Amino acid sequence: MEKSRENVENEIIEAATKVFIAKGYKGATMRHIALKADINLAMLNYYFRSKDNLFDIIFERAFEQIYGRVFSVVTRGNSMFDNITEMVSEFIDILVKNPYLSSFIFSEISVNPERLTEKVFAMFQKQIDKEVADGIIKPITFMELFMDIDSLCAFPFIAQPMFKKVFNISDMNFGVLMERRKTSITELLIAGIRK
Amino acid sequence: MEKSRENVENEIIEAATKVFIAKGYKGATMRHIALKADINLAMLNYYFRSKDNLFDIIFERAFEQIYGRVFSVVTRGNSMFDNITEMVSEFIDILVKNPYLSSFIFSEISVNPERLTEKVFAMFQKQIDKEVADGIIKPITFMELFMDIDSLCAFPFIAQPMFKKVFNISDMNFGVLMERRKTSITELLIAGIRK
DNA sequence: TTGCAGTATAAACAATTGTTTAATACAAAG
DNA sequence: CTTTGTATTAAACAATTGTTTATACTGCAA
Repeated sequence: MEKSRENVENEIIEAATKVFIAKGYKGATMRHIALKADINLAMLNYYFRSKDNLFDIIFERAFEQIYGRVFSVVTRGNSMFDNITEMVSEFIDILVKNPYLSSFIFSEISVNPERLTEKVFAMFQKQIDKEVADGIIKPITFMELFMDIDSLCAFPFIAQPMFKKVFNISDMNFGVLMERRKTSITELLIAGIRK
Repeated sequence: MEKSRENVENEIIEAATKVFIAKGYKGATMRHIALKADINLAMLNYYFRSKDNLFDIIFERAFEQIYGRVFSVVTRGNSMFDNITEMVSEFIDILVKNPYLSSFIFSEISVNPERLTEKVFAMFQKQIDKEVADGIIKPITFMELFMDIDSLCAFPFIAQPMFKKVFNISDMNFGVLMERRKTSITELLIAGIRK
């Protein structure tokens, strides 16, 4: 029965994604995932062999969900201004929809750097090489620009719980705040380049 | 013997800090900490009652190590330019010396937001209230500025393993890179304000 | 129907976890 | 020396963990 198998696998991945992102690799338990997926514990190993293997799949997806998209924008627009504007917008859109993605990714990388597989970071290299080879941008400039964009877009979500508490922001308002911040971040970046 | 007791406590804290920062709360084990402190396992509970309690102490120290200092700078200089320059410099100095502090703090907060105790964030409130009451700065402006500074200074360290791999940076060079980045970050922030 | 392969379940397993206990060492005070 | 309170130890404890096993169910082909 092909259909039911696929359903089970999807339900496991869906549940595992939620639990892993909320609790981290060490904090998540197979029993918690099984419960959330409404499935027998042994099925997790039956379909995905091991916790580690299951996690790798979820981690890779999470990583791709952010960095797989953001860079596809780089050369889409006409001016540098357009490109940056679109990149920031896309970046924040993704994170508003998945507010804990960044935190999850960097927490896990920090505790276990080996998660950064070749396959995962090949995603970057391809894009960087393309930009640089085309002479569009210098390597160092690209790194600096990327650091700035990534910092300004992703960090507020990583420090989200702190900002919420310190500045008394509700869950709902945080999304609005970041939406509004798209323009201020873009302006900041442009002003920096023009310098 | 008063002196020896204090020594043991310090050695435990020192070891626990290293292990917790490297592995996170869930990833760290009492046996690992005991081994690193070269001390009997039971001593950990004897001196610090529980893993949770020991962690709280280390976490609070880590938090204070960053945010306890950074804000003391805000009104030290003469111009806004001076203040920002000093804040960025201080911020990055701390993180160059303790490259994994930010990652540790925000990972743990994200998985367990209750770690943000009243005491911990009172640190902020006091400073913010002071600035705002003095009419030096508007609340919203302060938040935006703080987000920018914190993002640009802290995030590169959080994403450190990724940046190192993607841009082929050695351990040593990363410190140099961030040192050099002090000026570009400051310039970016100033350019944004002048807009 | 029978047999078979894939799927599902409950139970068990061994390892690791934080914590406690019972016994001992030791130094200072009486 | 004896007593007393603190410090230290090795061992045990109970709970939780990822994983496996032995068994049963299910739907389809022969």
